[in-house]
Amino acid sequence: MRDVAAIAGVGIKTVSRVVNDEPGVSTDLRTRVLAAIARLDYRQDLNASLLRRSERKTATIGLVLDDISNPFSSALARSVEDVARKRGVLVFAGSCDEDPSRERELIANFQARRVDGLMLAPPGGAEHSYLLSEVRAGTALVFIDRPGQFLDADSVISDNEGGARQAVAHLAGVGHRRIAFLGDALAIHTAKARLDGYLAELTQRGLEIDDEIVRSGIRSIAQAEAATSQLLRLRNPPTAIFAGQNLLAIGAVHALRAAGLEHSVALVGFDDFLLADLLEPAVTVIAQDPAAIGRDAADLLFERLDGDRSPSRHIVLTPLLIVRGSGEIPPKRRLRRAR
Amino acid sequence: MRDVAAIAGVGIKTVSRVVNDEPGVSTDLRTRVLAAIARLDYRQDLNASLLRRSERKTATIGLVLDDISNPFSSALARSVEDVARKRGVLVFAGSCDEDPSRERELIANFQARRVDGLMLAPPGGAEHSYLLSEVRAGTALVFIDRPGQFLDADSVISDNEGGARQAVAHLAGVGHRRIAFLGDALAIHTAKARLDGYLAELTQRGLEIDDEIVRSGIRSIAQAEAATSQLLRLRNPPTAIFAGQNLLAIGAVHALRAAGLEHSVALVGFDDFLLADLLEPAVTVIAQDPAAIGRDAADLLFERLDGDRSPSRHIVLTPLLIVRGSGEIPPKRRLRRAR
DNA sequence: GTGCGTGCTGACAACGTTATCAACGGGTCG
DNA sequence: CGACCCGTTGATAACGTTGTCAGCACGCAC
Repeated sequence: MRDVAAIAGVGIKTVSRVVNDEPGVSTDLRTRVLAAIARLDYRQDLNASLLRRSERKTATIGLVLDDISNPFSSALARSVEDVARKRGVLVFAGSCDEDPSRERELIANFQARRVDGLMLAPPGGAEHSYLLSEVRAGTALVFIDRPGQFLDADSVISDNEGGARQAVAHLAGVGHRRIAFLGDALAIHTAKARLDGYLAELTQRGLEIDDEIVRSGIRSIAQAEAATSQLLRLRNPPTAIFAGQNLLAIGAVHALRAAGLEHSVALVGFDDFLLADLLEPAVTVIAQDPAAIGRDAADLLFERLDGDRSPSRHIVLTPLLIVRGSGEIPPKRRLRRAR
Repeated sequence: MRDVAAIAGVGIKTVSRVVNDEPGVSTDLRTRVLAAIARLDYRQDLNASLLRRSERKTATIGLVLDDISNPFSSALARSVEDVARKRGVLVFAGSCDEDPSRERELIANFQARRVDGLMLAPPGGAEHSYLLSEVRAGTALVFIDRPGQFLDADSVISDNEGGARQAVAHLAGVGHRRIAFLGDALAIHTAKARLDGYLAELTQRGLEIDDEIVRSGIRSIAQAEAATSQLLRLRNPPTAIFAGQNLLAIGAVHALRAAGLEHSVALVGFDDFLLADLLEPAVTVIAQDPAAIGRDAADLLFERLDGDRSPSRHIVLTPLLIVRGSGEIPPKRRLRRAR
């Protein structure tokens, strides 16, 4: 910048004014400065600029996801990026793999760079009171997909319990009375909420809850496949399966195929996934809208950054049942007789 | 920092030393400083710190992808993040949607934040001589998935032409002589390379090239489906299809299903995708390894940042044929007779 | 002619940090 | 006993930028 000023024969402040498009620079000087900038290929150092500016904003936000390579997460990240881009804000993205210590590490790194806002999909077991001082200090914070623990902040999440109830209600409506549950670790809020919805709907309908066919803590496609195979080998196997997450539904499909039961045992998944419609049978799902979650959360975040100080808001998105076939398979007679 | 120094009753330089774990601070003072830091909940401002430091590094890199929500891109982003995390480096991720102006906008934003390095999957039609001054100024640069234009820099890409040849060779090996091609816009380097491979392999085998069944510029699942439907309705339809990208293969599957021809017309896709193995028939693909691309590229980038000034390196990864069924469907007798 | 407003301009301090270097105290060696 | 060295310590400048403010030139009203 000093060099630019020297070449243009002006003071550095005038260069600053030109760079920031401030008024009050004569056309003559402006032209000379622009020429010097072009000649030296000068680029403003935004970090230094923001350091000095009065309202200390870095025009960056931090996004903590479970795993950016998961389709749900990456769709969400994309919609956040789109909202941020419109405001010239850049996004730091990080994956924490359900590990609370990684969450803290990432957030510490974000804070060290003085991000203006944080969007956080908290891993299971995380606890967020440590963020209180940051929030007080002015960092905007929105929880996405899952609520925060011990900290009141904006959030955008799906109605996981309601979605699970929809799934169970749909299967029960087809005639199923013995519906298995596959879920992720219960420390993860969404997994717990979906289990709760499953149990609540069974209870309301007066259906028996059998711990033998309620499986939690399943963390991968392979584990879901193994758990499903076990379920199918039970003396009194379920006639339907509710898989509480996209990867688990895929694992269940694998197991059903292997057992040749994909047209005999009903399946409803939580989260839509690409190609669910092309499987045989096509997979009925409770679909969330990850792009909408990201968009709403980013909108909320930027409203806070624009000065909104109203009480925290909690947006709840209703997931949508998509009927495709696998969830409409009726219970087998053989199995009904077996009761 | 001044406050911390005041409370601990030391100079700010001593606080700086403690924060950066520099040697030469007595245990007594160190304890007092740490106590003051804890009391004030002080956090170092990395931007200010890096501004002053001698080797001007921001410990951030910029990653430009086509679309982070594409599974290929997000897997790549994840592996880049993992390498970066080990070095305490944060990743700015951005999607440019095959738009060169967005590429430049993103990179300008990254540069303004003084990222240490850039990883770039260039959109079709982009031109990179404008990056020369940045590279000269010390910014590390690696092209991923696609080479840069008019700029010599490190790159990590798959052997797209070879992969396409493998696909065609595989189909020809099963007996196909009339193989259609579906590809993305030719401005995109990978799409062009795959078409070249397709044409080269056909030529080498003495198979006829029929423009009627060579379709480029296909940009979505829906367009791929429409194009495939058209191909199938030709008077002399292809007996096999080579789809030059994951989304295009999925579109082709849709069309084949709709026509009831999924067990009659062979299909090989480029890029593996989740559930390809569960479709009926399962889809044979030429699989790239996006995680390996990201990892190798990040390794390369960090070696440059560590001072490697050797001539630019170009890593080429060989894609892998995964045989699953759809690519092994033999040509129909009916069609053979039709010749 | 004087006073005053207005539009431009740049010198200087400051943002939060680290690099440089001088100063201090205490020990060792000749 | 003095010279010297070494481990600590903090005052100060500097990183690249913007906020503040004073100064200058000009034009206009009285």
